[in-house]
Amino acid sequence: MKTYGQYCPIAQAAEILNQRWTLLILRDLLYGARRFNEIRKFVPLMSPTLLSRRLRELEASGLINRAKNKTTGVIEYHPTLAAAELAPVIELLGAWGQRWVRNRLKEDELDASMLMATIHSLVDASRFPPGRTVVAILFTDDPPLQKEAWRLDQWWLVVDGGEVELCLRDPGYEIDVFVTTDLRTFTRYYMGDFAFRDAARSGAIEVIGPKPLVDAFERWMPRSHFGQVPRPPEPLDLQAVISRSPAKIGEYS
Amino acid sequence: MKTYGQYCPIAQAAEILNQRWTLLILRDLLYGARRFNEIRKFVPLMSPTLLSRRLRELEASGLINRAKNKTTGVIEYHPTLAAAELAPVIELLGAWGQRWVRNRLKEDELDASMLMATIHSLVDASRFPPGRTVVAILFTDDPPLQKEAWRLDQWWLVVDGGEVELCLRDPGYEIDVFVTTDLRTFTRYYMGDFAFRDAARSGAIEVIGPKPLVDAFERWMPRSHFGQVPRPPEPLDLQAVISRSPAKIGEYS
DNA sequence: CAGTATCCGATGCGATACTG
DNA sequence: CAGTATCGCATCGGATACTG
Repeated sequence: MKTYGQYCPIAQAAEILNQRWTLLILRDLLYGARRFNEIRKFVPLMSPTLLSRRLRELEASGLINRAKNKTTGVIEYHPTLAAAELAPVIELLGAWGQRWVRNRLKEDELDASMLMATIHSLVDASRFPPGRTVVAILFTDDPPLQKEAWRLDQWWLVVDGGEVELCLRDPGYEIDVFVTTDLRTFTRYYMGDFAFRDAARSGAIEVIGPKPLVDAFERWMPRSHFGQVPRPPEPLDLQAVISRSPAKIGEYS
Repeated sequence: MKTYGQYCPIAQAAEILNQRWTLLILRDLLYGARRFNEIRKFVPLMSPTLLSRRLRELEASGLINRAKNKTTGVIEYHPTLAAAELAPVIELLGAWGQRWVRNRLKEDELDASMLMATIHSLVDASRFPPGRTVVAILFTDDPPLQKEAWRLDQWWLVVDGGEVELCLRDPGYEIDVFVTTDLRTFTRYYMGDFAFRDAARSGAIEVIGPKPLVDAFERWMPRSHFGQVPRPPEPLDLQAVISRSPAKIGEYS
């Protein structure tokens, strides 16, 4: 890795953060990921070798601490205060990307697995009624979504006792809510590019189930928090973005 | 350039900005650079081929516009509104680098030419008395600073009629202010790591000349504006950093 | 589960020279 | 001044397989 040979702190920061995948690893740590394979879930296209190397580099740069959990004996990576202070930068960067980067949602880049994994990680069990709730999601794309032998057009979200599970095979429970849509629509819903009300009215999304759950769809079916970022030419409220930063300074070592 | 294959706007933004040199080019544009060779001065280690390519990429991404100046006929690169909105992000990134990146000022990375070029670009002629002012800077490093046949231990700043010139050879004018120091000290002064008062008291910097100019040294001898960023553990005032962003939205196309 | 070892191919990027 | 053309190497990182 060559340096920029500059004193400028912007250049110095960039030398660390411009490394491929590094910013995404930090994002995941700041969103709460702690373990190796936990991080991997959010950077599935990254090889484990490289993730391992990046983690060591980040440790050397003072951005994370590697430690064995005293109780579980498991190895965990903890962001340091230096990393925590990157949270507003990363958040602002994401808001900028949401506003200005236009190459999103090219058809051939839609990816049901990635989308569902993201949604799974964001589901808030406390927004569901007590007991078990099963949500079935059916993608109507034609040709049907699949990857090799796997069909990717049927998914089940099982919310039970504060736990959330994502399944590709029918878990066998009675289904409470049926969601029928296509991948593009659902991705746009997630990204904040398509309001649920509009999508439902046009028939692009169909949700069937108990009225309270259907009515509250947007409350429990997660969306990217960047969906709230106004698109140009509306002005961006910097303070609002920053104060939404996920990392709470104080939990860090 | 491979993508990250993610919807996350952070990843999308990173795909553009993580490109080597790209962030520094944007920094220079947001600081006011407009012409090819003007930008080059701030990224001297970058090959012109690569700069050319990056500029085209930035144009394709909608971050800059390339246009021929109607009056001068010269080609200029103008940041767009999208680029202008990156200013707070870049500024925050720089503040973070100033606070947390510790590999600065390694002896073998000190570079008189880079430092003097930066200072030259930051000198504000309006802070000098009317007429011509000549500042001589003498580096006392041992062995003497030099690069190949060039000696880099004597510099002249000539401020005259709103223009500022930097010379490596005696311009022949009468010298108003003599600054004697060593490269490490002067770099630390520039970076905000060494207050002028302390440096002068310890003898690390000696300034000789008319009392008004000597007393006002810190007012006319530029320093990195990141020098004001508090070091940890003092808390960082995000709003102060952001509101200091160089780019004024509105000048952009 | 949490990584390492090894290999190898693409390509990013630097160096140099050249041009309207 | 404002770039382009060409070359070639280093290295980054992806793929695959393996391990305590």
